[in-house]
Formats: sequence, C-alpha cells, structure tokens
Amino acid sequence: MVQMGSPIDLFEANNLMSQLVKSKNLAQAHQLFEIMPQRDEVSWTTLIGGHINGSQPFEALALFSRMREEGTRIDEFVLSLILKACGTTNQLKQGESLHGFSVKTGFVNCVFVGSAILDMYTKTGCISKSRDVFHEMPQRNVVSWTAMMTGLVNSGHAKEALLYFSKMWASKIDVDSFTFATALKACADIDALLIGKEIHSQSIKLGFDLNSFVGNTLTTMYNKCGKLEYALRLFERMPIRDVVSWTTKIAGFTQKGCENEALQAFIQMRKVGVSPNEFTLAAVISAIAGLGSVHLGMQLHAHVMCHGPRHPLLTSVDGYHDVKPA
DNA sequence: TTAGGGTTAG
Repeated sequence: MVQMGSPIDLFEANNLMSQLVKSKNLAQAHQLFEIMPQRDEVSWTTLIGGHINGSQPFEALALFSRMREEGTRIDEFVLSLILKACGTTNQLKQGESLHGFSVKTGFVNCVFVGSAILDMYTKTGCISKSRDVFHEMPQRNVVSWTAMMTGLVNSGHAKEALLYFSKMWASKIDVDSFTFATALKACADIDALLIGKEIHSQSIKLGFDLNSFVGNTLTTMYNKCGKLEYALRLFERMPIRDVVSWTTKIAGFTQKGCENEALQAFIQMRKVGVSPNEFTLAAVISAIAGLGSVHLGMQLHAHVMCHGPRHPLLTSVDGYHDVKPA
C-alpha cells in the first residue's frame, strides 16, 4: 500500500500494525509505524505492547517518551503497559510518577491500571504500597487479587498470600489457573501440605490441574513438603511434560538424596527430546556434586560448554573458559 | 485496531 502511494486510512494502518505485532513481525510493525502519515494513541499502544510482549521493555519506555513529546493523549491502555515495563525494568521513580498521573486523571480507578500499579510496586520491592493500592481500588477482579498474592509470595509473605486466597474464595471471585499456581507456590514456600492438598482437590474440580503451570507448581509443592511419591505420581499423569516438569522431577530427587534417580530422569528427559535450561543443569550439577563423581562432572561440564545454554549463571564464572574438561 | 496476574536450580 505504501509503495503504491495509496492513501492509508489511520484505522486500516493500526489494524495492519496490530496483525504484524500479533504475528511477531515487530520490525515490520515498527517500519509501518515510522512511515504512517498520522498516528493516534492506538498506534502507539500497539507498538509499545509489541515491544513489551517481545521482551523489549526499554524500547517500550523509549517509545513512550516519544509519545509524550509528540503530545499524544495518554489513556488507560498505554498506562497499563508502561507500568508493566516499569516493573520489569525496576524503574520505581517513573512508576511512582505514573501512579501520580493516574490518580490525577482518575485512571487509577480503572481495574487494569490499578492492577498494573500494584504489580509495578511488587516488582520494585514496595509490597506495602501494593497493599495500599489494592485496598484503595474501587473494584477488584481475579487479576488484581492474583497480582496481590504474587507480590506477597515473592516478598516472603506466603502465609498472608493464602489469607488473601481464602478471602478471594469467600467473596466468590472466579479463580483461574494463575490464582491456583500462585496459591500453590505459597503452600510450597511454607510447607503447608494440608492446605496444598485442599487447593489441589479444588483445582481438580475446576479442571485447572491439567494446566502445566498448576501441574508444575503442584509437583514442586509436594516435593518441598517431602511427598516425593505424590509428586512422581502427578508427573506420570501430566498431559504435557515440559522442561519445568522435568527439572522439578530432577531437583526433587536431588533434594531427597536420590542422585542416581535424578541422573536417570535427566537421561530420560534428553531421550524424549526436551532440552534442558540453566535451571535443569544447575539441578543436575547438584546431583553430580552429591555423588562426588569427578568423571560425571567433567562430562556435564563438557556438555554445557558445547551445547550451552549461554546463560550469565553459567558463563560469568571467573576462569570458566580456561577449564578444559576431559 | 490498543491494556493486567502464574511454574523449575543453587
């Protein structure tokens, strides 16, 4: 359309850009954005959202300052997105300033913006501010509740998170797989086996136990509560076993001192074609350390050097590249 | 045509 010089309607161009973002064609979406004869807040929001979902929060923040320089209207859509970017990049100052803007403009009362503000505070380590925002929200939904619970769990307040879960349950809010995964992580953190079992049976009733996030957190919970056999049974029944499921199984064995079983699970995982990540390798290295086998350790070391993953945890160790495994 | 929350290691 551009090459042929046909005039592009703003709505059409936004629509096209949205399709490009959805099909992960971020570069083309950006190109289109730059040559659009006119842009509105939807154009900016679409591109900013594409960068955030494509793990480029700093680019999203840069676009947002351009958006402000051009005097484009800031609405609740772009506010939610930028608050999220502030959280993931730990920009508390900008997050606070956007919170102030939301109060002044009244967008703070929008449940999307309110949830995004409380999430921004939990990610920047201000849990008490999250609590304040949560309690001042005129309306809350499953996302607000879950974001609050997640913040509490991640700041070491698992017990309080479970309190919120029971309040949420009592207020008849529709819980979902996100809520269950968070509540189960809270149980795992404080060895709350009985509550965990209760939440497990509720998740079965609602069908969320088949969700891989819930299933993986359930096995972690049983492992941490010392119920390795439950975790193993659950693993067998999982419809999809991803890298997290396998890593949880390997770590479960390692933590119980069953290093050989851990290594067998790792071999099995490789056989069925699941690629390990840095978490898996850390768990396997721990198993090998437990066995005290220099030979196996060197084998794994070589494997990591040849196949990666090239993660800071594995590559930033001093002298790492000087070590020559057999 | 645009927006929010979740899992695994040490």
